[in-house]
Amino acid sequence: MTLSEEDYIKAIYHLGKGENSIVSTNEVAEQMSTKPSSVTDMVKKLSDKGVANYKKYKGVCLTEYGLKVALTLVRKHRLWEVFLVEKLNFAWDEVHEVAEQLEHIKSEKLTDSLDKLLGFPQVDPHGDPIPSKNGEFKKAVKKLLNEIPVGTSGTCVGVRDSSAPFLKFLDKNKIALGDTILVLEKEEFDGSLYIQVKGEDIRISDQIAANLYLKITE
Amino acid sequence: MTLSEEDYIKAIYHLGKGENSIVSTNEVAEQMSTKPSSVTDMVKKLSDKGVANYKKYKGVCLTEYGLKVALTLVRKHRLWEVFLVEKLNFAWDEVHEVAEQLEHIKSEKLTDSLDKLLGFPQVDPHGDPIPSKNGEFKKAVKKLLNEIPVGTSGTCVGVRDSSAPFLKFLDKNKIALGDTILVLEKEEFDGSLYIQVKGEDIRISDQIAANLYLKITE
DNA sequence: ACAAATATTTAGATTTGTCTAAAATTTGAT
DNA sequence: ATCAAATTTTAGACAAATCTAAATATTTGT
Ligand SMILES: [Mn+2]
Ligand SMILES: [Mn+2]
Ligand SMILES: [Mn+2]
Ligand SMILES: [Mn+2]
Repeated sequence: MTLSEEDYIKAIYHLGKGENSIVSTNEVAEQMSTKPSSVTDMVKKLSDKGVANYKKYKGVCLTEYGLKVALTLVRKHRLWEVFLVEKLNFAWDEVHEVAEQLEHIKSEKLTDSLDKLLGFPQVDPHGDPIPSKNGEFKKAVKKLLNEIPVGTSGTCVGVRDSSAPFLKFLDKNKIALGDTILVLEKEEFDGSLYIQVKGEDIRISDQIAANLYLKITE
Repeated sequence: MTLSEEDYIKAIYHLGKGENSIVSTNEVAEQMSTKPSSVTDMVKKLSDKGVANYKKYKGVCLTEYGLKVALTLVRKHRLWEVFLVEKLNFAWDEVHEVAEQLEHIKSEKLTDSLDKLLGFPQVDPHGDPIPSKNGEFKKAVKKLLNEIPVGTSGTCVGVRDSSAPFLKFLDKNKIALGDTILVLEKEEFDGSLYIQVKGEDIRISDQIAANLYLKITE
């Protein structure tokens, strides 16, 4: 599998939301910042290789084998992210670009040794679950902060957007994975929230709340 | 710089024996297992990019900038080799292929953090020196075992051939970097040596002796 | 149901890196 | 100094991955 093929496989996987549903040419093109025509060419090739199922004009999804490849890539990506944060003291907004390269390194022994060195972590620095060697992982039970009723509290377990600007915003506002957040008040007009984090009461916009996952603590 | 360009730069560097001497098209082709015509195409491109100096029919060498690029690649390659051995318990004959991939990862912060994590090592698992961030490194004063006079002893500091078969042979015969070796006797007929390592007297062929570097102790 | 808008594919071109076969140059043995 | 052998370059082809522009198919709104 070439680096480029691998990136397409990952894109199809992620757009399929872990359900391996059918995704459109345009969605893939958007996700990968390429043109739809390039996607058509590539998914034909992936189909020929037995990695994807592609029907002209109908869309594409991964085969069972393709799904295994995707999970291996996701596993490697997230393990490297943990490595960068835990062992090399990278900030959580600095790891994605490098992991995007490291995920393509071909060595099963390397991946598994890394897993062991890191103590078999279950989640990456953004709260996303890490597939095990045989491709299993538990889908986290988590809800977006903006969908949580007023008065409820939960533990911050992940982010939907893991772009540097968003992660930096969280750092600046002292919101980190593992923190407990209580929803104090919701503004009807713009959907903004008044929340309590580490004793402090702060206001956050709907866009922020729509990108932060909580696990409800009953 | 693409992955392919980087591998050519490294090849030219290594064939230049650290002296940055002029190397021929055929030498590069041999080293990289490609065809001379492919090398011609590539060195033209490297020349256009200001990385190499190429004169038709005369050969190629690196520019000052090209040399810097080469040293960065060598630095990354050897740091990753140390990482694999020290942190992931790879054997010294298993690291080359993986380091060949890892050396192309682009992140200065990654390289320097890795260097720090490893405690700024001076040599890789094969005894080869690791260039510092600014491209400096001491050329080891070392001699091949088959060029050392009878009666002399030295410390094993490196290997010339770092292929798996040779490294495995050394493991099997309990010869490791750091060991003291005393040359007891040299056979005129085939150049084989009788040596003392860790109290044991063993016989090794000329081919073996021609690939093991010692630093003379005294 | 059908036209307009949108999505998707095809056709043809480009870049990168490689190859084979043929031509040109250099080397080195007499 | 000559010329055959070895080396190196050129010419032309190909596969991978991408793009633009044009053609085709699907979806949507009335
Ligand atoms: Mn990637
Ligand atoms: Mn992540
Ligand atoms: Mn390499
Ligand atoms: Mn090495």
